[in-house]
Amino acid sequence: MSQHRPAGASGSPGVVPALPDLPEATVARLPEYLRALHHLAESGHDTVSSEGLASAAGVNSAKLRKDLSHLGSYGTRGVGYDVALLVEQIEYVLGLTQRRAVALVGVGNLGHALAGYAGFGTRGFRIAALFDADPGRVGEQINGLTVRHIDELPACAAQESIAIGVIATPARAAQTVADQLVAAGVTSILNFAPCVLSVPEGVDVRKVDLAIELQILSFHEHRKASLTALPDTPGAGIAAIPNRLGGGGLGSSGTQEAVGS
Amino acid sequence: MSQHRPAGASGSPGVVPALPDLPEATVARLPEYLRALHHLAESGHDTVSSEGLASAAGVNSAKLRKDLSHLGSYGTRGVGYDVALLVEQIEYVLGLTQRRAVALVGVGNLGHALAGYAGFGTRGFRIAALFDADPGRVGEQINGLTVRHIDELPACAAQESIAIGVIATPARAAQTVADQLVAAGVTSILNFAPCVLSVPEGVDVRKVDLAIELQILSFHEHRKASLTALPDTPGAGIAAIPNRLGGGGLGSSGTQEAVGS
DNA sequence: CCATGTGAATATATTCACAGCC
DNA sequence: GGCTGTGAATATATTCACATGG
Repeated sequence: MSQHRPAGASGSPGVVPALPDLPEATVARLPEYLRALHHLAESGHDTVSSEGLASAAGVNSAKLRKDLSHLGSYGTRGVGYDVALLVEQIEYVLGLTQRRAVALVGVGNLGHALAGYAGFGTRGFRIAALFDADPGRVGEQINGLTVRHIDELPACAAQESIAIGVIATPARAAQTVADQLVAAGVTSILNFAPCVLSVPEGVDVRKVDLAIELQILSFHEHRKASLTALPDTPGAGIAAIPNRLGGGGLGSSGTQEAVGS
Repeated sequence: MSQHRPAGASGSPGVVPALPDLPEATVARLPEYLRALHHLAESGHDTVSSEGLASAAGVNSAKLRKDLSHLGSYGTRGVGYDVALLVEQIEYVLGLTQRRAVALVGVGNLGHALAGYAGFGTRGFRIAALFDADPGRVGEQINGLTVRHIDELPACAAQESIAIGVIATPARAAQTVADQLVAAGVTSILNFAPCVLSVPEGVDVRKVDLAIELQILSFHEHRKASLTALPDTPGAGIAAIPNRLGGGGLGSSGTQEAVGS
C-alpha cells in the first residue's frame, strides 16, 4: 500500500531515508491530527486549512504547520491540505499501513475492558492474543478470543508476528511479563501497571498510569484553590503570585491547551 | 533558606499558602516519585539518595534533583532525602492531603473497569458517584456504588464537593458531558474519549487516548524496522527483527528512559 | 568525604512574523 | 487575498559540572 515515499526530492543517490526523524513532540501529536482528519473526512471535507485542522486537534496553527512541515510539505499555499493525502501520509509515517498485531497480557479488571475496546480495532491494531498467568482465567472467552496461558506467548508471538505488547497486570507481575514479552520478540510495550519497567535497549516503553493523571489534575486543583484564596493580598510576605492564565499547559501526553489568542 | 512549611499544620486556618510554581514537566513527574517513595518506604528505607530514587522512578538523578529543588530543599547533603518527609512534601504540593472526590461518567466497557480500579482509592481519590445517560444502566451496582442518571450530577456534585470528573463515554457524548460537568462546578477533567473537548478558561483537561499510545509505539516500530532494513536491502517487506538491536540506538520513547544497569 | 542544590550550557519545543506561492 | 512553509526569536526542559554544606 505504500507507493508513496516521503523521500527527500532530487536524485540524491543511494539510501532512501524511509522516515524523516521527527521530534518526539511532533510524533506524539500526529495521531491526534490523524483522528481529526478522519473526522473531517467523514463530514465531507476534502481540504482543510491549518487553522481548521489545528482547532479540530486542539492545538494552534503555527504548531500544526511546523509539525506537518517535518513530514515534507503536502499542503497547497492559499488553499490548505488535502485531507485524504494527509491521512495517507500520516498513516504511512506512523506505520499504520499494516494492521499491527498486539498481545494483551492480564485480563483482570482493566484488561477485560482493553480487550473489548473497539478503538484499537478501528485505529490500526488487532488484538491477536490474550494472556494471563492465572490458570483460572485461561480458557475464558473475551470478545471472540480465548485467554491463553502466558507460557504460550513465545509460540504465539512468533506465529502472529507480534511486536507490540500491552501489560495490564498488577504491578508486582509487570516486570516478569515485560521480560517474557521481550524474550518473545516484542519491541514495544504499553504498560498500564503502576511501576517502572526495565527493558533492554531498543525496546520502547510507554506508560499509562491512571492515578498519575488524576494526581496531576489534583495539583492544578490545589494551585487554583491557592490562587483564588489570595485575591490581592498586599505584600503579605509571600512572593508575588505568577499570573499564569488558563487551563492546560503542556504535558508530554494529554494536557489540552486553552485556546487563547 | 529552606523555610520549612509544615503542611497544613500552622498558620491561621483558611489561609492557603501559595504554591511554588513548578514547571509542568516537573509536575508530571512528581506522582512517579511519590509512587517510588511509597514503595521504598514499604521496603524499609527511610532515606534515599537522588541516585536511588531516580532509578526507582526511571529518570536520571540530575533531573530528579532539579525537580525536587523546585519544591524547596528537603534533602541533606552527604546523606540523601528523608523518605517520609519527601512523601509528605510531594503529597502536599500535589494537593493530596485531602482525599478528592471524583465523578465518573459513562459506565460502559472502560467505565466499568475504571469504577473498579483500586489504584484510584489507594492514591488519593474517592470515586464518589457514577453516572450514565442510558436509563438501562441507571440503578446498576458497581463496586458498592449505584449508577445514577446524569441529570442528578449537579445536585450530587454540590453535595459531595466534586471538583474532578472522569469522562469514559463514547466520543460523540463527551462534549455534552464535559459541558454538564463544568456546569456542575467541576474544574478538572480526565477525558478517555477520543476527541478534543472545549472548556472554559480555568478548567483543566487531561486526555488519555489508548489508541494514540499504540500509534506512537507503532511509529517507533516503523522507525526501528526502517533502520534495520535499510543498509542494502531494498523493498524487503517486513522483517521480524529477531535479535536485540546493537549499539547506537536512540533509546527511549519519551515516556520511559532506558532503565537497567 | 559525599551527595545535594544550582548556575551555566546545551537541547528541545513553541511561537512569531513574513517571504513565497497559489 | 489567503494560506503554507520556515527561519529567527523566544520559552521550556534537560544535562553538565562543581561549589556548598552537612
